[in-house]
Formats: sequence, structure tokens, C-alpha cells
Amino acid sequence: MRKSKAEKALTRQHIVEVAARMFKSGGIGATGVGEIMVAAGLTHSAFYRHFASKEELVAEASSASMDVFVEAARQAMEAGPDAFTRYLENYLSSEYRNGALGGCPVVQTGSELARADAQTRQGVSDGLEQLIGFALKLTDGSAEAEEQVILTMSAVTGAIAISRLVNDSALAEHVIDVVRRSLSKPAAAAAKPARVAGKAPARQRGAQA
Amino acid sequence: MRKSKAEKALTRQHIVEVAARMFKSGGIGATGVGEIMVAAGLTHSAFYRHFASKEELVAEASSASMDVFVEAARQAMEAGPDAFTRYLENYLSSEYRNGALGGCPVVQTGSELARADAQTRQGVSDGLEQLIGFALKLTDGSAEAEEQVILTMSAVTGAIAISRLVNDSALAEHVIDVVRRSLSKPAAAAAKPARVAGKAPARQRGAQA
DNA sequence: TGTACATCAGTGAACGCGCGTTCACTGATGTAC
DNA sequence: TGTACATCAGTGAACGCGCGTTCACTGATGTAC
Repeated sequence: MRKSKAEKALTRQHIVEVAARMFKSGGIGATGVGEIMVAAGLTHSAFYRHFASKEELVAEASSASMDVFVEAARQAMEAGPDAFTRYLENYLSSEYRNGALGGCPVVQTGSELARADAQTRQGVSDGLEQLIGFALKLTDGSAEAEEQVILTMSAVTGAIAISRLVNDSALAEHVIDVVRRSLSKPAAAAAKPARVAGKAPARQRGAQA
Repeated sequence: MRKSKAEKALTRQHIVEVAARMFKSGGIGATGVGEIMVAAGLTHSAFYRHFASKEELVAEASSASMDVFVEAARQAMEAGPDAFTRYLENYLSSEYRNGALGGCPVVQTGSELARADAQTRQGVSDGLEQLIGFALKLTDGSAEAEEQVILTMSAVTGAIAISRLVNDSALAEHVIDVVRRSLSKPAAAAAKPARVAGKAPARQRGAQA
């Protein structure tokens, strides 16, 4: 059954990718090593040919999730403000939020990551700092621009986190909508009170469950 | 060993309060029923004289957490804008964020709550809607004001969530600082680009840990 | 290049452990007379 | 008001289960000659 070095590396990478997806959709603590290995097409026990512990996998999977997430954002940013706006629109869409694929580990596993070990949190922190760095390249690099980037990041993260746990789909959509609209205002996203003009209808609160 | 009805109700309430605190500090999945009961001064098995399942306790504890949290916010709001600003300042402080006591269940257990059952999410949703309602009373009640409330709530929630998981204390403090400063701007919190004037020093990034 | 041996990725079964939950039992309390 | 009995909050031990992890084993591959 022995595999070449390259094959082993591929297998390991595959496990990390499968785990990254499963952790995001099912949570870290609630997703078992055996479950992940079966999904990856291997046996439960094969896990320990690649990782010393579940913690090690959690660190790698979280880091990998962040890398993919940050890279997608970077590409959208490089493609210009319009492409980035479209990217954010898509990121805020309910399809994306509720889907098992994709997604930001900070939103999907945030409160578990806050209790994770130093290595796991380091990987996520590094990703966030990269994200801020890339976003800053779109601005004049001033302290104000950096603050605006962080404020936007906080608002988007918070809005998605809230919309995901709320048991009232009208409220969930409304929270996202508010943040979405604040983003589409020119330059200083999340800034300036909503234009006073026209239609801002009192929203309808829908069926509860 | 039999207790009166009133005593039983007190015991149940005590279990809920202990559980609420432990879920927030240790996470929901990682905190066991036995652990909670011992902390409450009872035996593991006594749990099932009060609750049908762990899920039931999770729902009640999350709801109770939200109630306490919302009530504290309401009191601060009623005491006027200054008191509320002070309340938010304290809420954003690192002592509060990192402490086991107090805290908002949305921040401390957010990603677990998003996967919880309907009843649990209902309790949290109701709390959030109440919070929004109380905040709206401080405003002119316009759609713009409501959007600003939601935007602020999103930004504060996201900022604390990020600051809790980040492994770089300088970044953690910075994220909070940015949101804190945006709040202290008059009326429309989280609004308007930071005053262009003076000191906005390029922040120092500290030791990584 | 061909052979002989060491390596090690993957297997299947098992480990100890802590989880949520159940159960027979206890004895102080609530209730009926 | 006093007695007799039913109730049920809390106990301690045990349950099945799935978790993370270990282990002896396998056989195809890498390596040394």
C-alpha cells in the first residue's frame, strides 16, 4: 500500500481540504476525525500517518480556509473596485452564506476559533492581516482608510454572523441588506447616514420560523 | 430529599444561570451536563429532574443570557446617551471581552448558535429584536436610524468576535479601537470618515505571541 | 540494470474516556382523610 | 390538628455510544548493493 512522497503530500492536502470544508459546515468540535477521513476516502486510522493530532489538522485546515478566502478576495480587489463590489455582494448573498462550500472560517467557526490553540489562531490572524493589507492597497493608505477597512470588515463579519444564527429570515435578510447598502455608497463604505431622500420603506417582518 | 415547588424552581434557575455562564466561557459543545451540575452543587443525574435534554438547557441558558445582556443594555440606554456610551465603552473593553462573566452569547457562542435547534435560535433572535427595539427608542425612529442601529450592532459584534480570535493582541486592540472611535462620533455612530485633522498615528504592531 | 531488503501509507480492530441519558432507590415534603 | 400515604428532588451506579488515539499487520514502493 505504500505511496510515493508526492502521492502522500497529495493525500494530506486532500484531507486538509475536506476537513476545512467540513469544519466550516459542521463546526470544529462536532466534526470527528473518522468522519473526515471517510469523506476523504480513507480509513479512520490512516489519519495518524499524516497528522499528530486533531489539533494539528484544525490548525492546518483553518489556515487553508483563510488562505483560500483571502486569495479570492485579493483577486477580486485586484480586478478593480467594481469587481470587488460584486465579490462582496456575492459574499453577502444568502446562497453563499448558507452554502456548505466556500465561506469564511471567522464567520463559520468564529467562537470555536476563539478557544482554539495558539497555532490555529495564528493562521487565522495572519490571514486577516493579509486581507487588511490587500484592502489597503485599494486606498490611499492613510490611517483613515485603514480604519474604514477595519470598520467594514467588522460590520460585514458581524452582519453575517448575526444573520446566520437569527431564527427570523426577514431579520436575517434585513441585517445583511443594511450592511450591503452601506457598502455600495461610494468610497467610505459603512459611512455617512443613509441618503435622506426617497424610499426607505419600513421593513416587513415576515413569518417567524 | 424532596424539595418544595419554590425550591425546585430556584434550583432550576440556578442551573440555568450556571450553564449560561459556562456555555459562554467554554463553548456549548465542549461544556458537559455533568460539569455544569457539579458547578451548580448537584449531581450529574439530578439534571434530568429539571430538563428533558441538554438541548433544552442550551435553549433556556442562551435565552437567559440574552435577557440579561439586553436588560443591561436597556438600562444603560434609558439612563441616557452618555450612560449608554459608557456602557458600550465598557462592553468593548478587553477586561469585559476576555472575562468569563457577562458577555454576549452572540459573540461568545455565535458559530455554535448558528447550528443550534430552532428553539435556541428563537430565544436569541427575540433578544436581538428587543435590543434593536430599545435602541430605536433613543432615535427618531426613522428607517435611517434603524439602519444605523443595525450597522452599529453588526460592527460591534464583528469587531469583538475578531478581536477574540486573533492571536495578535495589537491587532485585537486596534480593531476594537477603530470601532470604539467610530461610536464616539456624535449621533450617527460608525458614520463619516474619521476627522481628517490631527493625530491618527500609524499604529504599532506589537509582539506576535 | 537486477536483486534483496527496509520503509512506511493505509488497514482493521481495539483502547480508554467522557459524553448524554436511564434507573432503582432514598427520604423529606405535600396531600387526603 | 394529627396521622397515613403518595409524590418526587436528588443520589449513585450504570448504560450505550462515539470520540481521539494506538497498534500489529500488509504489501507496494524507495533504496542500497
